[in-house]
Amino acid sequence: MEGQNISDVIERYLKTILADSEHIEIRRSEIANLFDVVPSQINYVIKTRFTIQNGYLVESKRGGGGYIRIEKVNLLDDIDVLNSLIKVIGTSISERDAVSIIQTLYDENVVSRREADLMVVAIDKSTYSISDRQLEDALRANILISLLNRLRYES
Amino acid sequence: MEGQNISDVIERYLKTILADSEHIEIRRSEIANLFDVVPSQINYVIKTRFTIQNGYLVESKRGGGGYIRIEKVNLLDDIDVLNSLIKVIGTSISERDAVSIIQTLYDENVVSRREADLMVVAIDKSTYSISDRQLEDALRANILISLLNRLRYES
DNA sequence: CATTCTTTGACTAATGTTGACTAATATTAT
DNA sequence: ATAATATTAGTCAACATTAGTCAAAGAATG
Repeated sequence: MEGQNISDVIERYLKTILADSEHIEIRRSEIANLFDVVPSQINYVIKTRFTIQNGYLVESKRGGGGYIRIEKVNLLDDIDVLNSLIKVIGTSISERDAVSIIQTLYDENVVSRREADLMVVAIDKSTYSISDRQLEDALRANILISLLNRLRYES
Repeated sequence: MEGQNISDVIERYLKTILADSEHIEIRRSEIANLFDVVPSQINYVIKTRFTIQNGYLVESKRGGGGYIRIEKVNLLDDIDVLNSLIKVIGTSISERDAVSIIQTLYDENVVSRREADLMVVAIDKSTYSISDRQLEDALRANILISLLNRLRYES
């Protein structure tokens, strides 16, 4: 049985609301109060249960009038392709390999020509101006994976 | 709902007016009174929400008959839009300002929604996993400038 | 019993609000 | 003209109000 811990309860609460509305906007402390937990527990729930892999997009703002917004997004069909490419990338990738991955995306009609061009720029060695090759490849992997993750869903 | 703080409310108020007129001329104290805030809050709103990155030009005059004038500039009328944006970016840019620039490009139909989304990902703080703020902002400037330069060429 | 998941709270970071002080410009008095 | 005064806006730092991070402690699981 799921739901024996408070994180599961909070998860269900939020997902119930999201079943009706496209998105939900909460005040962290309010939810924390509602379930009598510390505020950072809300972060834990979001981090473990509202990931992009699950089809949720989260954004937030601090300061007065701050909020956490959770949106249910429409996952696309190319997820398998993206997953396998992300696995290939790992934590480090050369510019050459990165370009060929982007080429694959273009060949598979996942991205347009122009989108592919922009992605190539974003992983280009010369734009980083980093001399350390390992750092460069690690950074490129981070950026490329983030880009691929963005392609999982629309709007 | 987004915009629970008074700064957002004032921002919306001013932008609503700017939707009709090319520019708006306000008396700082009047707006401050209207929303029951201290006058310097108006400066805060302008400084954070009506930057050139957002496509707004602000000028003011002190003394009797003083005013603050906000103008919506059409960056695309200028053939050197990209140049001026690149100049604004310089060697370092915050995530907030970078997002503003990309938003402007989208508003002005320079990039599609999807392209803008990908660009935002490419300048997102969380994709870099760098703890050094200065390095982060410098890297972001490099990447954003490269992306803008790529937009010069059509494909 | 080892491992993973959950809970907690101290500390950090981002954003917004306020007011005292400063600076610029215009108006009035001399 | 010049000086004094009034009338605007600008700056900056303190304080307020949110959310994020991280690691340690506790609980559950297999």
